[in-house]
Amino acid sequence: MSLEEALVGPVEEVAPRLLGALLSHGGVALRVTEVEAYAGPTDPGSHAYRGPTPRNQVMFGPPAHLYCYFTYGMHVCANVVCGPEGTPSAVLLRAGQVVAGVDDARMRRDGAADRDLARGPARLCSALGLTLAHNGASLTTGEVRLTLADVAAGAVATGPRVGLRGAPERPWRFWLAGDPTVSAYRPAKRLSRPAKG
DNA sequence: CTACCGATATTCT
DNA sequence: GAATATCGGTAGA
Repeated sequence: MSLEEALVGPVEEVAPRLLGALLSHGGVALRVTEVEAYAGPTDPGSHAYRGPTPRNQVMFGPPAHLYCYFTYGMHVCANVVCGPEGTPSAVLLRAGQVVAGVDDARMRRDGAADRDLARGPARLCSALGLTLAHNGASLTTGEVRLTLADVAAGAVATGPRVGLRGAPERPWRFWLAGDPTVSAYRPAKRLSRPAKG
């Protein structure tokens, strides 16, 4: 089965298929250990919930491409666009275990501990060297590659997505149970404080 | 381990 | 102006 075929379907079914997959770029390869699913118009947590914008247009394109976006003023996060084309759904790559190019990853991550190299979506991009320049990049024909792998059915755990306050009840976060590279729990950001003076 | 806080661009109101 | 798919540093249990 081709990668494109594996990525077409309900995003909450596609997302766990990415666990265990190998993602490589810039001399670093990692095994995906944690993902989150984001659907289109029906999912308030998705960037595509309110329709296309310059930022999310890649989500509306063909599957097996990267959707990279800039967030919180300083971080890049990467998603795998899922199909079919025209249906905006994507899977956020939240964490991975570096399995090749560990020295390169450590350099990019300023000497972080091995298990922290890609423990979080922005850290994962940093470890791999992914930037906004990779937004829309193919995962089958370019320098960023994704190869699926089978994982035992019982190894997958699910729970609520991280960092969302709008759609907390969809348990669309998937990770490999017990893996030390899965990102730590963080509560949704507190309510805003008054403007500073 | 949990919790709080600041930095800071893009998007929406 | 306010919210946001975050992270690193610091504080406390």
